[in-house]
Amino acid sequence: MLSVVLRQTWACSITRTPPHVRLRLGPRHSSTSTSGPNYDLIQLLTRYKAEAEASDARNPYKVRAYERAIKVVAGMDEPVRSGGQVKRLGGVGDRIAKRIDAFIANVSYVPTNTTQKTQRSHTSAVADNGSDDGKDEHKDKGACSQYVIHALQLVPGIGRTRAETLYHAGCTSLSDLIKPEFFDLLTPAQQICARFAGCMNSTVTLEEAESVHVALAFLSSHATRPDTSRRNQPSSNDVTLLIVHPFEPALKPPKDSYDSAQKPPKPRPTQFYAVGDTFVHFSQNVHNTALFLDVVSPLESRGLIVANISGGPQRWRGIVRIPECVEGGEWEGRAERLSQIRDQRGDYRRLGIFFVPKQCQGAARIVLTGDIEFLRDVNSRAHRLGLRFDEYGLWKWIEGEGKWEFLYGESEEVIFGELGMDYVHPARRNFTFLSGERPRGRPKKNSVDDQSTDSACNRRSGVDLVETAQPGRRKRGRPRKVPLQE
DNA sequence: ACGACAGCGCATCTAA
DNA sequence: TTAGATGCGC
DNA sequence: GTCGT
Repeated sequence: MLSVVLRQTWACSITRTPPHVRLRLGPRHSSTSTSGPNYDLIQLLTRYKAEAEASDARNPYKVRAYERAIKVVAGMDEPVRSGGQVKRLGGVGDRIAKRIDAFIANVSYVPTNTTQKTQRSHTSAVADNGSDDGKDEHKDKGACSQYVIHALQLVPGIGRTRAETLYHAGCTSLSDLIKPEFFDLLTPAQQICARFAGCMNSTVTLEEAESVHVALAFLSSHATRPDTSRRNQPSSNDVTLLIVHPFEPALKPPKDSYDSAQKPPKPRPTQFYAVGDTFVHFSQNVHNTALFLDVVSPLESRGLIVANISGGPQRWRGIVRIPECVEGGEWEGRAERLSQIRDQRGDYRRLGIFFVPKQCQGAARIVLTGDIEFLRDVNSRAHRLGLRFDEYGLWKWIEGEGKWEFLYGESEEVIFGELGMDYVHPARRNFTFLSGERPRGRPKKNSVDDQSTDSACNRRSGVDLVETAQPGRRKRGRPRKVPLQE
């Protein structure tokens, strides 16, 4: 079974775009962040968030706190009247509530906590066009560095660390990346992405993902069956494929020990993985995985995959060229694709392929389609039930033997059910889906109503999602290597 | 007041 | 060589 | 920054 998963990445975060090129985030079903009743406040919080990100002693949780606050505010359908009002919704605490009050009172906020901060000049914090005057003067350099560092991180595989390294080495733009002095600072995987950065820096559309999906449908002839299910995430940087394979490898239990005991020190054991049904150390045979032989390699020879970024037994990453239609509505043929690739023409995207065993497909879908807030919630529910949830499924801690026992991972519905949740439609598993309804902040102390709201919606959407329910027959045994005919 | 805030795959480095 | 540790990205 | 202990 093969499905295309469009994953939400943080590319949608407002602050990743410098103000002067800020784009709308695309259609929303009700007014919120970009035009809603609290637009200005959200802008302000967004600035605070950017500030927190830029801070040298960066605290990621602080950034997250602002994200939460933004989310909560964006979810409100009337103008915020006080910080306390927001605070009551959960996820927002004293500090941000005070900032909101200051915003409403139209005065500059003075952090209670002694330290730092160039005070905002006395111009109103509202400044609806968002220029923060005085600050910019001496923060100019910082702002610029942040801009560059953000931009560099748009290249998949380049994270904050490498972006900063590059910046400090003097790299000031994406196009600089291919200059030898900077190119050499990249890992091989990053170099590949950098090479394609020019033709893959826009977001993936559903159509593109669909093209890839269609083009890959031939795989159904052996290893997989096509599955048109697709998560309709609004935007993403990657195309992600999930392929359900017929093997039944021994699953690796969660590595950390006992559950609720709150101090599970967790050294990471070395990496072993299953080839067929035997475990080998990761450093051998990386190209002998079924994933590589049966999926990646064929796709390469057919002019779809054009480069490898990383590869293992359960995940592969690389670059795919989006297949195109020629006139007449036909897909371009293999020869055409190969020649396009030779000339570096066409659109390229990073592609991730996840190769998951059948009994884990539901869990894998949840992990691949949920945004981190959603997954955090799922995880904490599992934890409260004395369970563990990961990409394989649900695990139960066996006290006597001191290990995790695999419970179940095949169907999303059942997993949600076990966790006491109603089915959550994939489209609702990400935080861009936050307008309209109620705020979806971190589950509050006892957010009973949160749940009920969810159930109401999900009952509706759950119905048409039979897709995961039809197992269908699949081929048995190890798929043959590259038997494809076009 | 203080610690947690997720956890893991793959690449690469280090040491035996 | 390779088991184990660490870095990095997600 | 926020939350729970």
